[in-house]
Amino acid sequence: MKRYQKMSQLYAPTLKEDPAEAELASHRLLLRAGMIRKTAAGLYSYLPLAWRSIRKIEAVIRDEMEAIGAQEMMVPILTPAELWHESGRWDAYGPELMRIADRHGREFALGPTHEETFTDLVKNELRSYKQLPCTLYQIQDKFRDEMRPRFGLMRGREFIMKDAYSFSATQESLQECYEQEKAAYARIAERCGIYALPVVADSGQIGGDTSVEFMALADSGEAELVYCDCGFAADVEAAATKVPVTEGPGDGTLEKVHTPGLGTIEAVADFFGFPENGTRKSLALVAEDGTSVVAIVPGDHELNEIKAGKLFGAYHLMSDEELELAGLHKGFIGPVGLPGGVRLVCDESLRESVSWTCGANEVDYHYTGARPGRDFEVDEWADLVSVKAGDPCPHCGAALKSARGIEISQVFQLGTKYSESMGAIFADEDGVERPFLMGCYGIGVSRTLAAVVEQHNDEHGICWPVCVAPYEVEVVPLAVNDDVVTPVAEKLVDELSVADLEVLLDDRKERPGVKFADADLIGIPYQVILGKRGVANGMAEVKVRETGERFDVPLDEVAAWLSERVVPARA
RNA sequence: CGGGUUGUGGCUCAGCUUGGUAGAGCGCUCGGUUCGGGACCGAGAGGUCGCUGGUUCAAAUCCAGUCAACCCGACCA
Repeated sequence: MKRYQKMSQLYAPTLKEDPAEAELASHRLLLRAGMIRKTAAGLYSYLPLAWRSIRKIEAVIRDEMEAIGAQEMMVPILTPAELWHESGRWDAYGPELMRIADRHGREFALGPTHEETFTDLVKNELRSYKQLPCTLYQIQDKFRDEMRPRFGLMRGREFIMKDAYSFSATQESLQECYEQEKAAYARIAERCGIYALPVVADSGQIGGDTSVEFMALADSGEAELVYCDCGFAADVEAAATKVPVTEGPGDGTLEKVHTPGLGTIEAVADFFGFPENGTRKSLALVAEDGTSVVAIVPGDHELNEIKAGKLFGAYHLMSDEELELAGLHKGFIGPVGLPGGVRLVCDESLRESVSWTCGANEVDYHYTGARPGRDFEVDEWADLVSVKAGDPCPHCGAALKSARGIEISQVFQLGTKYSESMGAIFADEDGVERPFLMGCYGIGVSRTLAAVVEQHNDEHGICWPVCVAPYEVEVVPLAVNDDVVTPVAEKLVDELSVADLEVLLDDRKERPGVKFADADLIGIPYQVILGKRGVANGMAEVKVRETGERFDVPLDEVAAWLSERVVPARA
């Protein structure tokens, strides 16, 4: 079928200058390329080019879902409050849940996710283990009343999400569904041209792999993570970690050492000629409930604010006045001889360590050889420390690298959390009624689009990978209404569309510079440039957007030349 | 919700301190010259200066309130 889009009629208003509101590459470039427009804070309209890319991402998702037997369907965006009351999330979800009332005063929520809806749906229809497992999914707009929408498509109040829910009879079956989705998610990211790492999202108390987030690596990402070539990756904020520690100087007996003016880890380590890792960093803070706490971590690591927050609530580090009041001395705080009423919480990493170098709770003095249980009592051992680049990988021991990432998708084993509270049960082989074992699996579709742009752009604009590009080829005749070039361009776009390539034709009466600039900005992967000289010699110039490579190709070979490259690159 | 900043043609911004009735560049329209990396000349169109109130003979400008947006932080199944 002969089909192509003329740029003169394309609704893609490009901008020459960066919009003031956008900082992130994806936000800036999607706006500039005329692909999205802001309707209100956190609410974006997808213009034709962006929508084509969105549909391609969705096509990849559908293909992978079909491959694992998940079934697409659709539930209402508007969800009745009763469902949320049943699961307890009407209150638990908090202000992020967008609520609305109808004319009768009945309450509803705009779905931020649909565990309740799907669970409620299947609980009357899936009655037997013979019908399980069953995985259902939809692709739909989701709503979250973000406290602070930002970064364009990255964090919106309305966004496109694919959400899937699996219902299983047994843990083994749930595990299988989960693994299948996880594998599909890895393929989806890859097929969309995204370099993403699966990150264990909650390796916490339960242990094991019950939730994984896929992080698209990007400096602009909101999440900080560490990863290793062996495949291990962890969110710095969430990862439970133990870091290696070394023992301090001395023979293990407690010794008080005069350390005048040495109030920093660096100075103390220097003084003893020991690595910072051999010292212990003591931080005094006030927990949300008003308790004074001294938290101790290895000297070369930082207290993780997220973990500390979970432990101490809305805590703060003690001010100078508070330190004085508590009888503590900045720079010389330590576990030995703490004033009464101060709780001592130490990082798990230090549990086996028997010779601490730490503050002596006396100005200008430190202890060496301090030993927990002998010289002081620890009130609580807890995971407090932030993992950092260079720490050994818990799997293979190699040095971890750090990076930032965009969370594009997440898979989660829910177990019976929703099925139990909502009474979603089935009959097992023995006729015993059991709650479903559920999994849920989400992909931020619009965020994925932004992530692609974050990973594929340069100073001139976007460089779409073929698989999600709005069009595959842009034909750029440098002269229009030209006796020679125009007929050649028209013939060429016909050939390309017959060859089943997706073609954009820049038929605008613009100067070459304008066309080149827009072509690079919009970022169609292949540009076919038709200049007078080239055409006169029967040649076209093909430019590969991402690499900048240019090829002179005979006009009658262009379609074949492009098909050869484009078709295999399709997702 | 705290901190910071900003609202002036479609876009980027100047003007505000020191009130006198609105400007530039880009974009758009028309005519002409150009034509392989965001051209040039000429002629145009387009703005209740976020909103409300106040001060004043007079407010984009000063004052008060309010709304919105952006950035940092807190929050984030």
